[in-house]
Amino acid sequence: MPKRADVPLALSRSAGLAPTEGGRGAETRERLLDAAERIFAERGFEGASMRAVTQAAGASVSAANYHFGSKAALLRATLLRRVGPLNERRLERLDALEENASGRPLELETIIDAFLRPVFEEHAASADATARFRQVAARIYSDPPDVVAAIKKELFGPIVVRFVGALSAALPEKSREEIELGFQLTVGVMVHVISGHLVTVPGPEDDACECWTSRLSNESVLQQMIAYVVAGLRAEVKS
Amino acid sequence: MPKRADVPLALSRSAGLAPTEGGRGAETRERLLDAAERIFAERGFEGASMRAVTQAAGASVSAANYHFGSKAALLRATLLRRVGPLNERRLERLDALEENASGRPLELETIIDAFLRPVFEEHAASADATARFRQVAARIYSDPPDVVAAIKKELFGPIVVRFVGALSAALPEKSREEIELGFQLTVGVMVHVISGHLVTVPGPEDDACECWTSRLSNESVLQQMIAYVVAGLRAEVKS
DNA sequence: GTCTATAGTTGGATAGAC
DNA sequence: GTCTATCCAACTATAGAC
Repeated sequence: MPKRADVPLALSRSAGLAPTEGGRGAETRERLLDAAERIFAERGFEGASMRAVTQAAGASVSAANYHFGSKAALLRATLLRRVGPLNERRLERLDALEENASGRPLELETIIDAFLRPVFEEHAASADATARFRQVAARIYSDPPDVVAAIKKELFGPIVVRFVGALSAALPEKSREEIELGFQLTVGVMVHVISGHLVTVPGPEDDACECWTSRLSNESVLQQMIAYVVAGLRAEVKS
Repeated sequence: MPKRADVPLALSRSAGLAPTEGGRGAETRERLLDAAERIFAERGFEGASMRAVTQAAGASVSAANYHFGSKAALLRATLLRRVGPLNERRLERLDALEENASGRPLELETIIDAFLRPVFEEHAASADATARFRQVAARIYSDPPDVVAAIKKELFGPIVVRFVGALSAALPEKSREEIELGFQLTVGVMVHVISGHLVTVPGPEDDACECWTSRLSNESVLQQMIAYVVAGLRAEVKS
């Protein structure tokens, strides 16, 4: 009789990977991950129920627990599927930049581009799916619970180290503390945009237009974000 | 037998105000709001339970439902208690600025200061209490559920209109779309900072130092935020 | 691998005594 | 106004058939 709060990150298998790699079960597993992505995005971790997820996936609760072992592990797998490749691309870009520069400090714009662009590029597979993933990711940034804190640290820790280091080198006149705070603010910008839950800007005359994101191309939003963030990082605090 | 999802914002009384204004019940009501602030901050809306809240307040679930009528209404009251004064201060400052300027466009720094400073000033009452309120507020920014969306719109709609207008006047060369996106990014910066759930920046040699917020004074964080945001809003997107 | 069935908790909300 | 007691729906997780 294990209580709920006692098993924060129990995984069904050793490393949270699929028990079946290529079998027929892999298909159900994938459907479960897709559904989980959607439900977690819509309702958050606590708000989502295994029943809702499995029902949306056309599977049973037991199937989900067979594949993942627990609700927390399902969230972890859901994030891992996307964050892994995403962070790889970020690091690839940063590595390539540093190789090209051969010792010289990098252009700030290019560092930020390497950090932000992969998030907006994911479109390759399915626009909807990646929008949902972004919402889940955004949520875990602001979800404090223990479960989520551990996952967050695991997934984003290494990225943070690398990029803070690169920013430090590109802005040598700034103190470590200024760099770190600046990076935090930059993450804030990114999280809020990908969350998709933007502040409603009521029109001057009439109704609220919630989703202006749809009116702007990804590329133009990204360009403005980069300009905003780069200027912000460069800004001097007035004496 | 009302179902849970059917009563998104049912309030016990007409406008969510206390049924007792000065009686002995007001004290319990206040204790409940304090406890709710803490529990909602720690676990989010879905993660918090009425039982946890009322237990922390030393009251019964029935008492909470007597005073507020539902969990959603309790959240609303919790936010309203702080957001009301907060937004009043924001508008007072903006009004004062506009009066002083008598027609001339405002300095961008002063607009942003009027928007951000009240959030960091709340300290007056209790540092802990206001830190917790900030977390609750930050959460509702990224909590999509219906309940929260309605509250968000109600509380922050008017503020958004006023400040976007002021920014437009201060940055006449920018299009409305640029202003709105810039404002969204600014909100992202604010939300992420007040959420307190910042990205962990592991030290170069050793362990993670989660809460650098405690190492920096509020005023210095605020100053750097203002510099960052102002520079970001001014930034030109490179052709 | 996937299901049905169920165990064992916990959830929000209400009834009615005081 | 506040409590105890209670209702019943929903939850996570597991057992065991297939």
